[in-house]
Amino acid sequence: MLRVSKLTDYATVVMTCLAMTGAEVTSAQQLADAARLELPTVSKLLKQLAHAGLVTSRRGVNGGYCLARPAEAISVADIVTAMEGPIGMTECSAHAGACGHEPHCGVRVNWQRISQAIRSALQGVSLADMVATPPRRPAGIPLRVASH
Amino acid sequence: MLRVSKLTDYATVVMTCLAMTGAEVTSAQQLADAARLELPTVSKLLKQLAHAGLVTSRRGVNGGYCLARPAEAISVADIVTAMEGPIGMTECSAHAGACGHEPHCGVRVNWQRISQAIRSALQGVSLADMVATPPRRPAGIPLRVASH
DNA sequence: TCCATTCAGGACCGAAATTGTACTATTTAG
DNA sequence: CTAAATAGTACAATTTCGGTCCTGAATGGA
Repeated sequence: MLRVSKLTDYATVVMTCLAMTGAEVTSAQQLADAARLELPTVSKLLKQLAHAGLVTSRRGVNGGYCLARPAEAISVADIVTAMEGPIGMTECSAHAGACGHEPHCGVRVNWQRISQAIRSALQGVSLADMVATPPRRPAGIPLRVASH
Repeated sequence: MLRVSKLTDYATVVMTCLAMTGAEVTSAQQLADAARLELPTVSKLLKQLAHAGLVTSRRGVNGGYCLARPAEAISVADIVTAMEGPIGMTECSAHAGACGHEPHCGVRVNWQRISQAIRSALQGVSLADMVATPPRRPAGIPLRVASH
């Protein structure tokens, strides 16, 4: 179905919550409540996000997480990459030499191009856009693909 | 890693082979040889493609498959949809009501927008583009996302 | 008519990834 | 020193994916 994993989906929700609370640190428990998810799940994905440098953590009492950068500077592509690794539609789009068919594979170049297009689409949406979440928004998020 | 399944990947290769052989019917065995894949695998995905109406089949001696439409009229999106179902990055992008978080989920609308962008990117590449497979192509396949 | 060829439609199994949870260690504020 | 909270790791259950095989139906030729 060509979809991101649930954990990635949850990550966007949690990051959105984090972006909305302002700059103060927020504990995993509070985020779990806000996102209506289980604490262990939220905890798990926050660790991954911290490891990728998208959030910073503070341990100890009154610890928690906050965005490492302004919401405008974090894209959906960043979140997806943090949770799932490099974005590539096929194995050979991300890691060359893993396929064995490459020498006589005419579609490889095109998949790389497609992957790049999708990467661009994901980079074009920032966390700030996600927070805005307009019922209807006139200008729209810049997500149109160039017509041809 | 946000990728299509191997079977989908194989499907694009087989479809490309089919587009290159011209209009005569080609047996699954010939396609398997051309794509360097196992016959059962090729057979399986061709059935799916036939079911989706992308290829037509002829049974019996000298039977085989051929494209149901000109290569220009078949997009990568068609192939992905045939193999994996509707393109949606999250569960709620494809089927509403399956999530339970929808009432208080601010990111849903944005995921739908992102999914649409990816759908467009995949629709922008036809099988004819895949066949062209240029070592380097000046104009390039129309895959740029509108800058903003 | 009979037979070889080739697709149609399932059924099946093993491998791998995903999900969700749990447990222990480490850090920090008071 | 203690309670709060993250870091890191491990694990079982579930689901999906990849690949194979088998039986049935259609087609063309001997």
